[in-house]
Amino acid sequence: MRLTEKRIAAALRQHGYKLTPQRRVVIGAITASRGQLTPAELYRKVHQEHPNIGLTTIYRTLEILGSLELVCELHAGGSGRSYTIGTPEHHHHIICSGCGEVVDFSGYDISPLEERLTRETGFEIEGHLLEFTGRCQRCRQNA
Amino acid sequence: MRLTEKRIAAALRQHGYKLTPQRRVVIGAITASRGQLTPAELYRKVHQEHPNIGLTTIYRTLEILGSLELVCELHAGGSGRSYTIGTPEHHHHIICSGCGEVVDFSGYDISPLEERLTRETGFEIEGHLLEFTGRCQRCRQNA
DNA sequence: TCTCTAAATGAAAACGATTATCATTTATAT
DNA sequence: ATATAAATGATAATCGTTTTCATTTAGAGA
Repeated sequence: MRLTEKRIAAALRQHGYKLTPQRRVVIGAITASRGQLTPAELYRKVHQEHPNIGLTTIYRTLEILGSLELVCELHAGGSGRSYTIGTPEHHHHIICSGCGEVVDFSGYDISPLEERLTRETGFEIEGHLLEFTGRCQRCRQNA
Repeated sequence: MRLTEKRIAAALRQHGYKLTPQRRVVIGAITASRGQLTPAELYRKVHQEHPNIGLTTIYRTLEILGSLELVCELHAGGSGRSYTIGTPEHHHHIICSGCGEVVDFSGYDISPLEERLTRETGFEIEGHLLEFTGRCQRCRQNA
C-alpha cells in the first residue's frame, strides 16, 4: 500500500507546506520509481523533463517528505543516502542489490525482541532499523 | 565477547597486512572505547597522544578492519559513518542516543523471517541490517 | 480577481567528509 | 643487513550536502 501522489500532496498541504510545481514533479518521480533513489539520481530523472528544477530543491523536498514520513530513508544499500516511497503503516524493506528495487513488508512483530533487550540491557528502546538485502527474481534470472 | 587488541593484530597479520605502530594505536583506541566512533572522533583521540598520525591513516585502517569484520559499521546513528569494535560471532547492536554507547546482543534468530520473505517476495536474501536505538541506564538516570 | 506576504526557488558559494596522489619511510621476508 | 612491497602523511582533489541571498510565487485574504 504505497503512498500515492495525491496522498502525499494532501499531507504536504495539511502540514502547511505549499504545493509548488517543483514539488509535484519530485513527488511524481518518487512515486513512479520502483526502487531506491539517491538525491542525485532523483535530480537526473527530474532534470530531463524539467531542466529548471535545481538540485537544492531536490534536497529540500526530500527533507520535508522525510520529516513527514512520506518517504523512507534506506541504510543497507551503498554508502550514500537513498530514499524510497513511504506507506501509511509501519513496515520494513528488502532491497535488491542488483537493480535497487525495493519491496516493503509488514506484519513482523519485533516487540518481543525489544522486551528482551530492555530486560537484558536496561536500555529504553526508542527505535529500530531492520532491512534486508538480496536479489530479486528478475535479477536472478538475468544471471 | 568483544575482540581484543591481540586478536585484531593477529588477524591483520594473518591476512598479510603489516602491523605498523600507527595501526596498533588505532586498534588500541577502538578497543578502548565503549561506544561508536566516527573517523574524525577516532582521529581526535589518536591525535592527542600521537600527533604525527594522519587522518588518512585512520580512514585506511578502518577500511581494512571493516573488510576483515574486525570492526562493525553502524547505521542507525546520525548521518555520518561510525564504527564499533567487532566480535567473533554474528551479532547486532543497540546504540544509546544519549552517549553513543554500543551494546552487542546475539542469540536472535532472524532466519524464520528470511524464509518468509524468500517465499513471499521471491528474493534470495543476502544479508540484513538490524539495529536498535535507545537510552542506556546511565543516560536515563542523568535526565 | 487583485494584492500581499511568507514561503519557496535556483544559482553560486561554502562546507565537511572522504578519497586520490605522490614522494618518503618502514615492516617484514630473506 | 638488505631488498622490496606496503604503508604513511601532507596535500590536493573530489563528492555530497548545506548555506546564502536575491528573485519568484503559492495561497490567504480583501
